[in-house]
Parts: sequence; C-alpha cells; structure tokens
Amino acid sequence: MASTAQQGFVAELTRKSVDLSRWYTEVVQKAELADYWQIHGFQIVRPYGYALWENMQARLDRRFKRTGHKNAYFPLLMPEALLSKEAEHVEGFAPEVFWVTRAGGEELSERLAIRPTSEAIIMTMYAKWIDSWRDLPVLINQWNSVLRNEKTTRFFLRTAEFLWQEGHTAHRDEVEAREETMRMLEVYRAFVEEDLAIPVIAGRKSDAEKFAGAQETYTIEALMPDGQALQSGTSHFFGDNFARAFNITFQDQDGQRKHVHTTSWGLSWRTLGALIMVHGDDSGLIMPPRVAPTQVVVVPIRADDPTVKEAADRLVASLDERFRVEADFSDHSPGWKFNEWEMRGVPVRVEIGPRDVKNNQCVLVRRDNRERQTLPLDGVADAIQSTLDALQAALFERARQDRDARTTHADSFDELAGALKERPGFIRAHWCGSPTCEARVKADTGATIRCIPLDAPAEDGRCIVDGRPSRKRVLFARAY
RNA sequence: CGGGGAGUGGCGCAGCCUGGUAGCGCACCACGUUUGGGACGUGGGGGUCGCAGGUUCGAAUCCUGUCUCCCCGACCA
Repeated sequence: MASTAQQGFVAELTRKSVDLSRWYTEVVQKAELADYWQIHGFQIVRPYGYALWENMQARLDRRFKRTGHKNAYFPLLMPEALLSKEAEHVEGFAPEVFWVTRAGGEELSERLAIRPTSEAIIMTMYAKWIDSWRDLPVLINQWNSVLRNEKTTRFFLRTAEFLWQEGHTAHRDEVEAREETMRMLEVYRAFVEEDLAIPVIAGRKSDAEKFAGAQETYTIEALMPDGQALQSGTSHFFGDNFARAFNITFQDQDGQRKHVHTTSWGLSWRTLGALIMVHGDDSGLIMPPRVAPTQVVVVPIRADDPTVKEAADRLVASLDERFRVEADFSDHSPGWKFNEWEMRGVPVRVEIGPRDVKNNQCVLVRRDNRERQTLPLDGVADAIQSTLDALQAALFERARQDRDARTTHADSFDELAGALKERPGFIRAHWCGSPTCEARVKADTGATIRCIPLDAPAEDGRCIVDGRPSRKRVLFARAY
C-alpha cells in the first residue's frame, strides 16, 4: 500500500499532464535546480542546475571554437550616452534597463546603465580596435549575465538577471556579415537539436518582432508541450546601423574608408527551461545525456553489506573515466533513491545489491521508459554508452513527433483562432507581410508570428487577415 | 498599472467568524527494526503567528495603516 510519504509526493508533484505550469515550478525547485532571491525576479541557480548550464556552455563553446570565435569579457556598466547612441536600440530597451545613479554615497553626474545586452559597450571598443581591412573580421563571444527589469518572471524562462552568451562580430562587407548571421543561426540549430534534443524551426523574424536596432533577426523556435512557442536563440544582422552609430570604420584595400557590417547572436539559459519542459514527464526531469549533470547514478541496495559497498565502489571507479557518474550511498531507502534520481532526470541508473554481487552483475535502468536490463559487470560501460546514445536519440524523436503533432495549417483567420483554442501549437498560415495584419492577429488571438521559416516551400495563398497574396506560409503561435 | 488571493517552525497548511499567549502533515535529530520502487516504531528539537500602531485584564484571532508574495489581465526580444 502507498505510504503517506508516497501519497504526499504524488500530491506535491502535480502531474505534468494536468498542469505544465505548476509541474514546471515544482520540478525546478524539488530537483534543486533553482530558487528565487527575495527581490522578485532574481534567480539563484543551485549546483545541480548550474552543472547543467556548464555542460551546455561547454558544448556550445566547442562549436564556437570550430567557427573561429574567441571569448572575451566586457564591462557590466556603461554610461547612459553609450546606450543612447543607436536610436532604435535605446528605445527598445529603455523600459527594461536597470540604472546605477549613485556611487560612494554621491549622485553620479551621468547615470550608468547595467547592460541589458552589450552591443553598445562592445561596439565602442570595436571602433577603437578596427582600422584596416586586415583587422577584420572580429569574431568575439562573451559569456556573461545581463539584467533586464521584468514584471512577470519564471524560473529560467524570464528572470531579471540571466546568464547567456552574446557573440558580436564585425565584417568587411554585407555579404560576409550576412553569412555570419546565418552560420551562427545554424550553430544554434545544431546545438539545440543535437545536444539538447529539442527540435526547432529556424526562420526570420517579422519587423515587429526583430531585435531593437537590427536590420534582420533570425531565430530558432521550439514548441513546448502546452503548445506555446519558445524563442531559443537569435542571430541578428545589423548591416552598418551600429557601425554608423558608433563610428566603426576601416580603410579597405581600395583605399576607401568604409563602415563595417556587424552581427550579434545570443543564447541564454532560457533553453534550459525549454529542456525541462520538453523532456520532463510525470516523474520529473529527463536530462539529455550529452548535457546531463549526472549521466549515471549508481544506487547500491544494502550498502551496509561490505561486499555490496565494495562492488559499488569498484563499479563507480570503473565508470568514472567515461561518464559523469554519481553514487548514492545515502541512508535513504532504495525506492526513495530511485524516485529522487528520476526526478533529477539522470538518464541511466545502475542498481547493485547482494543478489548482483553474488552473480557478478548489475541492473541498468533507462530513465525515459524505465526499461531494465540485468547485465554482467564486465562490459557494462559499453551497455551504458549505447543506452545513453539511444536515450539521446529517443528524446529528440519523441519531441519531434510531439511538435509535429501540434503543428497545424490554417487557411483563414477563423481557422487560426480555432486551432489556437482546439489544439494550440505551431500554426502555418499565409501572411501578406503587413504589420497591420500581424498586429491584428496578435490583438485578437494572442498569437504572434514566431518566424518566417527558412525551409517553408513556396506556395501561393492569401493572407488570412486581409486576403492579399502571399507566397509562403509563416509560423504563428502563442509564445512564452 | 487594473482585478482577485495569501502572509502562522525548512515546506505545505489548520486555527481567526464566536480573543484566553499555537497545532497538523512532510522534512529534521536520536535509538531500534528495516532496505530490489518514496519503510516502520518510540522518543525529541524547532515558530510566538509579515511589519507598525490601536482596542482589551489578555490579540495569530478584532480595528487602522503598511510591506511583501502569488494568480489573472496589461506589458515584455
């Protein structure tokens, strides 16, 4: 019979299938990923959550190295004048900026902005660093945190301070800068799909949705299980907007003084929120093996039996080189440990008890489907590796199927509105390109154009709002 | 910013209407029995009820003010 403790757990961890929002908050807290600071909107990331972010960081950073980018670090504060240089940029960010107005007890003559993003700071330096075409391209990335005042916050998805990386590049001409914009979008797509196992749709943002100061913004959009979209990474082409505002010029081979063309691209720990929602189930998190803080947990049964303890120690030592492995010798009952580590999403559990020691075997359990195999201790590492690989692939496949099942087509405004009610998700529909039509959809349904997908086939149709001609479908959804 | 709700051990809550200085579940500590899907028994530790003021012999409880948080809406790269 279920004990009171069991009933308590089930009651506390409200089922994902019933209420994703509640489930999300509970699992983030119970799995010890994050807490909130007293000041609303500031998040504390606990060691387990931070390890996940570090693994994501390492994976993404490796991809940046392959594309020739180098990491650097720029200041947290900037004088107001800097932020104000690019008109659209400052206007777009104005409501979200935190300001420092006093220092050492005295009022500052010019207040300092805490970076909501670092374009203004980095472009100021690029103006000093760049003189010749030989100085280009400049390919720099920064891992940092930025601050934006947010009225409504949510663990990882929207916090006043958040960790991310922001890449900033400067190029000789438009063609090269455009190539860079698309290259980094593809890096994000590959990272999110291959390492995080989250399927995304890559595309261009409409003018209304693009980054403040950008000529074009590209995005990867993921779909959460509740049918809401989550922007998971953006790559911006600025043309020479920032170069003109910050006076970044170089002398080209032809002797002419020219403005550089710049890009920026960012991906935040928000994707960690996506990972939690997309992969988790009623028992808690499921971590994709490639970024899982702990890939394998060894749970000894009757660790007070010296032979079990010894066998578990040996097993952990043998796995330690190949995997991020943890052993749970805590005083809890086996059942408690099983549930605890499942909630934390550890992809593979290895049980070892008296029975196994006797037979020189162990029991391997896969997190997503709880499939268990009894295996000889020799060669268990290979079995673990193939289970991790299979799980990584299965997570992506399951997420892709779910995403596809929630993606519909709409050929009229009513169909779009109906689909948002009946089966929320991505909705592909025709749009004439006018901001008015876009605004109308947003006002009436809450859905926005998530992107104009790059891979959408040409297809003649009529705008679902005003009936004017359209040549391809765009992606609508409600968004986080 | 508009509407609604809530502040009581670490967490979740009851008590408030009908004032008499605090209780339950989980968690925590000790001992014992347990251990292959969130174990059980016994014994413990921990709060003065968001904050300020008022009424009263006496306030978690009544009154006034204030702060904070949550939900919905608005806003939001």
